[in-house]
Amino acid sequence: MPRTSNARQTLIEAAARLFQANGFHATGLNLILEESGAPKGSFYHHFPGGKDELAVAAMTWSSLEIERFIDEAFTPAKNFGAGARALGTRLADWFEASGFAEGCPIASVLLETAPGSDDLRLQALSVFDRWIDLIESHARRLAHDKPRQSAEALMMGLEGAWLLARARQSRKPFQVAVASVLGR
Amino acid sequence: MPRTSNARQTLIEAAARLFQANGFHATGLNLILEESGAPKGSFYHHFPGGKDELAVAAMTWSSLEIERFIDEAFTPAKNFGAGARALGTRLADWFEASGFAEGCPIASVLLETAPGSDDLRLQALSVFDRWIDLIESHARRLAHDKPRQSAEALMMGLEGAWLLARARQSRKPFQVAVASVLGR
DNA sequence: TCCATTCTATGGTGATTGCCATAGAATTGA
DNA sequence: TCAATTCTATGGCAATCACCATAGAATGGA
Repeated sequence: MPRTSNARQTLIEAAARLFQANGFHATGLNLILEESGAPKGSFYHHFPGGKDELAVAAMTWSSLEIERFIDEAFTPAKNFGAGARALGTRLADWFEASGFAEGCPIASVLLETAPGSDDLRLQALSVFDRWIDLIESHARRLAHDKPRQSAEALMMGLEGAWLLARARQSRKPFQVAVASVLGR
Repeated sequence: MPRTSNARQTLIEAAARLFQANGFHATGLNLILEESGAPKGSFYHHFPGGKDELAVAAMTWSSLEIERFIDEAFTPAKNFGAGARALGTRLADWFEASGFAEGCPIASVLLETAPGSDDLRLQALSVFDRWIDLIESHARRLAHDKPRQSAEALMMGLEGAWLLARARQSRKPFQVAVASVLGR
């Protein structure tokens, strides 16, 4: 058994937070290392693929938290609308807790991927699909009609809300987006 | 009357395209200068504020095209739904014409603004509000109910669709988002 | 014609970028 | 005990970053 290392996880969490707040390319490796406290050599041991591999790991880790939000919002819900509203509130809370600073961890990386370098784009796609699948399964369990379209629509609405919320430094767009998806 | 210069406009258009495709920080100034053909000194003459000032100008210029899309979609429409569908199709056409490469010109810059440097964020907010106001005015003209909420919801849905469309390299998300905003 | 203004053009600045080579420390299984 | 493996730690690499100083060319009004 290899020695358990917290350096890897510390790097991932620091990178995830910085990418959300400042973007992928705007976040220098030195800043990530400084915030995580990990030495430079340790980074390239854990991530021989360099910054891109770290970004993929950060997206995966961030996605776990969002998936938890989805489950926590929909599991106790009596219907799809209640779950969607709870999810919107949860995301707004998370966003507000960051000082209206941290955008979607996937979008912030996806929009900085040059066409042709597909690794990061495919990881973003994989995470998006996972979220949609998860919401869809809850919609089916709650006997909501058109579960697939509803899941995709909710996800797109919340992503747009996150964008507008960051521009406005406000949590209100999340409510508007959810209300719209639910058909007023 | 000063000599009319096309260097400034050429710089703006090159920057707008590159920011959409690769992101703000990933696009080096040298690449913008190379693609626009403008010399370095010419750039700092037209944009003494540097790269940020160029980004603001690029966002303004890109916004004009989107505003034109909105007007062209809604003006001949018989109702809000027809206008929204036309706008979704127009954006999907534009996105597909870029080889599924160019994201929203505002989002790609907004997500790379560090909290505290407010110039770019405020410009993004201004553009978003302009789009929403424009859609809202069309909604009022077409006697659509809840014009403000509908305009915001359409805008957020389309932004989320643009994100998912870039991940999937597909134009379908635009249709799904519009259908959802229109309440099926 | 002459000056003022506007724009082009070149060269290079310090700082930061992501990345890697090397070596030592820590922990493992045998 | 003793290699083998895993991880930490340091220093520095070439390349690129955004930015600026300076000077010449082109155009304007007088």
